[in-house]
Amino acid sequence: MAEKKPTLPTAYHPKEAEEKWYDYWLEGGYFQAGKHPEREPFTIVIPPPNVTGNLHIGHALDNTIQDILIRWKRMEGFDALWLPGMDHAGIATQARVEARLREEGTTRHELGREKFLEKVWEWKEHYAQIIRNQWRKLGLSLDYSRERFTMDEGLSEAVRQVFVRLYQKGLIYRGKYIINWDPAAQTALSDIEVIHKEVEGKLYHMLYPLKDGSGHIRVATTRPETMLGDTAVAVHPDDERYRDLIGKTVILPVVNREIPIIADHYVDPEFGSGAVKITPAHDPNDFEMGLRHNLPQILVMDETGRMNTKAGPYKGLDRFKCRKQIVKDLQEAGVLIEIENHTHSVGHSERSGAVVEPYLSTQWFVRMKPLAEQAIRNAQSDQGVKFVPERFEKIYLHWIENIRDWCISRQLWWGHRIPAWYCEKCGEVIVATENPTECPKCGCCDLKQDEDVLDTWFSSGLWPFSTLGWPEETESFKRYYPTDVLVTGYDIIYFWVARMIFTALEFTDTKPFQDVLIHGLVRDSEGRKMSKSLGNGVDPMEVIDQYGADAMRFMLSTGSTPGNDVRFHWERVEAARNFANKIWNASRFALMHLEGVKAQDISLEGPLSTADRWILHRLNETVEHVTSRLSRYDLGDAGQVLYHFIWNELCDWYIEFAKLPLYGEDEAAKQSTRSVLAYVLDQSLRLLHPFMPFITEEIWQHLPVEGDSITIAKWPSSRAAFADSKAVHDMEVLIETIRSVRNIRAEMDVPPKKQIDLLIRSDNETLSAFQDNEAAICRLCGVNRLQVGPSIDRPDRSMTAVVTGAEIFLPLEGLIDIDQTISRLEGELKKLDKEVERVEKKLANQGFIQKAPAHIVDEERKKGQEYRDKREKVRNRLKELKGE
RNA sequence: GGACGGUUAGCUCAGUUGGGAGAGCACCUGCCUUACAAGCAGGGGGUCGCAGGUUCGAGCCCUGCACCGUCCA
Repeated sequence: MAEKKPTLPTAYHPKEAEEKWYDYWLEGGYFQAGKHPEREPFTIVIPPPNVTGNLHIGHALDNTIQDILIRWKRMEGFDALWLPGMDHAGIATQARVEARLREEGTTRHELGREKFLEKVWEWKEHYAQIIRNQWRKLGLSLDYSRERFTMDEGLSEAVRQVFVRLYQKGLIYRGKYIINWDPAAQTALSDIEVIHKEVEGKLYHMLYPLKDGSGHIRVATTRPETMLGDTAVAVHPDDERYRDLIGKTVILPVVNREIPIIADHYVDPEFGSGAVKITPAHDPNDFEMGLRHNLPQILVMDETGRMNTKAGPYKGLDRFKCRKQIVKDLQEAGVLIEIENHTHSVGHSERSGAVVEPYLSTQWFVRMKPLAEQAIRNAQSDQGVKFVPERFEKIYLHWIENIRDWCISRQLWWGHRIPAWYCEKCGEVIVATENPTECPKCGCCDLKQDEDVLDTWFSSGLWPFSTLGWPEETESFKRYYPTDVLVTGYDIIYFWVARMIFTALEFTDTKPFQDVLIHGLVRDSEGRKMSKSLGNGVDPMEVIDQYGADAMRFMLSTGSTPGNDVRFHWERVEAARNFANKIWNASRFALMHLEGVKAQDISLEGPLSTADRWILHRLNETVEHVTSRLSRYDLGDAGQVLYHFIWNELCDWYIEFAKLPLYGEDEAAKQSTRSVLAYVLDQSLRLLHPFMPFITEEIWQHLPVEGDSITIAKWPSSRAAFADSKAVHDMEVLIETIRSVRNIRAEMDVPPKKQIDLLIRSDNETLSAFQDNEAAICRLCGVNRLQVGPSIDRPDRSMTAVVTGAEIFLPLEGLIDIDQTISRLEGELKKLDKEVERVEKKLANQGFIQKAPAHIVDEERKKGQEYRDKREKVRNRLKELKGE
């Protein structure tokens, strides 16, 4: 039990509170799942951040959303598990470590595989610690006892199992195909790791001479250097222009190789000259055509993107330098006859940014069709994963419906080694979960494991179940799987979400999560994507340092709607910080008046004031509203409703009303006000806790409440006894009245401290609201003499205003400005005329009366009556004023 | 080329079965009022991108168009 102090210091210091309470939570073990086996589990697995470096503001958004959900569910009484972990991030991490090595004047090849991996593991440990510390700063309620890493022993075992089972099922194969090659990272990539960008390039038109000397055939290409690997020229079989040339031979310029002219339906006669050069080793379409026509595949580049020996005189040149050189040479030879500007799409590596080279290479692939079909069937059934917002399901489905085989081997060292071995003697391929010692075919013991590792996403695709112990049928797996909700950005739906779904369906026979909550990106204040090159990134740690974690969390979570991007504005963080401070000061006020009050002293039974009953009613509605919005993942709306309730209702009105009894002499009233204040504050803090965990704990620990921590306090529920429509009506009238008086005072330049008289003539219905709250009205309007009654006479020379159910008079001797009063009332009259006209027009419409729902019509009638009443009073006042 | 998202107050954005246009920030005026100047009180500000349609009634539903953005090919 934390020590409970009666009062708070005058200013809120986020840093101290954050450190203190995070330690307290960890010591109390509040984030550890499994302590209450009788409770229903609720599970989220964190999208594992890469161990490449620090968390960015996008992680802060993603993690805050999850923390809000998990803290809410924990308070609702679930056995809440939020499982932390990190991703080894093959290419990215290896690239970072290699860059470090370069600075140190060495390379991974000099170090050797084993030594290099030791370095990477050191790197990983270093950054894992940084990331854990950042999670702590964000206030995340993660169960650290279950932290996982994609290259843990258990997760690696899962990877092997999946690989082997897919292989045995014929869903993994090895073969020589055109893949996307990243010459900078020197590895193969999958299709989605290639970013297509529109680039202004050139289209080069060349003439290939016919061997028989009868002329030329014209071809065009954007990559002239690939001509060195051409093994044919293709035309459409029905193309009249070239019919006679099919079967003839052309001489490939520069290299002087003879290649055939072939016919293939794939060629588009409309594009360019209608004849295309075919390079089977450097273009996916040419590759397919090459297979159909048995063409040789000539690879003219090496892994670094430089021309190889097959490129003859260009050997050793970088591909782009070679392009320049070959263009020059071809021009001189008169072969290159035209260079046209041409905008086309060029693939770039998602990681290194290098231009991706379509490249013939032997790689491992996952056969996607059967897996995709399973996923599509699941999506079409009522067992499908629910996407929030829904539209992302279409995006996911479209991708999975058009999916191609997945290249999973990477020419890296950092990652899961492919569990395949090759027999040096007979060439047999052995795929196994356990390292084999001899070849099952020939018995030879000289086996060599595949050098390559798997795509990082191959292991992250197993994350929801591998982290819970799969393939073992562990207790955790049985209890917490499938998980409840996955929270992630729309940018990794294909990379990650889709892959988790189809692997889960294949290996666990169920979807990996019930719901997927998709959020957008955090952009800079101008809407640009944050990037290192622009230098417009915002470091979440800096935000926390300046404004506190609660402020940042509140800003991020309430600033967006599901699926949409959020712009980062420092002013909005500041506004959130101000909100925290508002709560802080309201709580200071409350605690000043709660000295000596204990939890058991709190009773809501006593006679309650209008304001008491009103705030309890509003609390009820707020509880319902916040809870229902959270359950729909509408965190932004939930947060804003809370903001409004706490600031504009609890602070602006309730506390102001409460000051009267709290500073007064009536002990009974004082006691009940204290109880209501303590209760409403306690409940409000609970509702706010998922959004602002630190400040709510700090304050809550000072309140007269039972319990060790707000993190495990019970989530509020609405109480039927608090429903009180009379209190709502009365309070609305009081607020309207007080505002009217303040408004007149401001308009008449009555000094704030000057006490004035006020008379209220009220209908019987509303009379009690005024009578019961005379002291409050006086206090909040600066009134020293107040008269309330059904038949109050209007004093001469007084300002007047009309409110719902009442007329108010302010005798302001010496201050009266008749003209100003008249113009104000005339403005009011104009507004009311418009309203009455609008309502009457609506009610005169037979269509509306007949077709609109009865309660809507009734409401309109009621409104119309109110407007007419009010208008009548305004008219009378004006008549009197003008008659004077 | 296909699909999706956006267009609402000066700025950033809410607006959920279609039923009297909202918030925060910014702006103007007055206040150190015994929780809070990171505050309090009062105030101004919008033909909801354009054009049609459905409906008693459209910011919301339908069609077309314009501009901005994203994804896919």
